[in-house]
Amino acid sequence: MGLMIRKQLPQPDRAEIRVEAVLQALGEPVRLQIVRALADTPEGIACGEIELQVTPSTRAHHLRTLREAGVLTTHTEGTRRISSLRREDLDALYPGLLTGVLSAAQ
Amino acid sequence: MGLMIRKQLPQPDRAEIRVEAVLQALGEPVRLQIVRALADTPEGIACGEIELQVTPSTRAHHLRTLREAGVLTTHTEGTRRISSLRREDLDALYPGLLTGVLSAAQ
DNA sequence: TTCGTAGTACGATCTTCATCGAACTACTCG
DNA sequence: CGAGTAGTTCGATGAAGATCGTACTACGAA
Repeated sequence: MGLMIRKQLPQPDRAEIRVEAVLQALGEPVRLQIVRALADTPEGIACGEIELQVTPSTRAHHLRTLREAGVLTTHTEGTRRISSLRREDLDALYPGLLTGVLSAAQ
Repeated sequence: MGLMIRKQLPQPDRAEIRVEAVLQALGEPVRLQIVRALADTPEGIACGEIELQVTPSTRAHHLRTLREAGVLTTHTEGTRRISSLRREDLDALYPGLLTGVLSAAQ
């Protein structure tokens, strides 16, 4: 077992986040499912552990979309990539949005 | 001047509104612009009076999308169609969502 | 009824994007 | 090192959708 290197994947600064991109990212069923899963696990979750009906490459595509929109942050932990919601940033930018979305009946 | 007939255009019941449809509807720049305009005029506004850089037919397309998603309601007033935000329904379903979206810097 | 206005519906076009398989990178373990 | 695992990237494909012009409907005014 070696030293665990944690590296954060590129993502927009809080000031660069655009509401259109966030809404568009959240408006896709698979991505909304990912967001809901992340909301349930504040400590973060590995890509492959989220239950989804899509292939790994589609998974990666959606995670990238969410990351580039500023919805989630991802860091590496060995070979795994742990993602978690950018709740603080989103709440600061759009207070109530995330709560409202997550309160929706599934 | 004859009798003014007010007829409401078909729209989903509150229980039929799906959050994915709402988010997807809000995630398009022109439609978000429409929603912002509606938020500024609670009494409702006619389609043609919203300042947009698109043709009438594109306007109609976006208004239909927003109506079918449950974001706005439209009724006729003579030849004009007045639209307004379904704020009560949206606040009840997703408390905070609309506020959060509208609080975003433009 | 005829004209003008507000807005919609339809069909076409062009772009965006969700999806996948295959090839690839990065890391861990033995 | 080599094998295995986690995940990404690339290119292709097919579907969804944003846009427009044209033709149409509905209503009001003269």
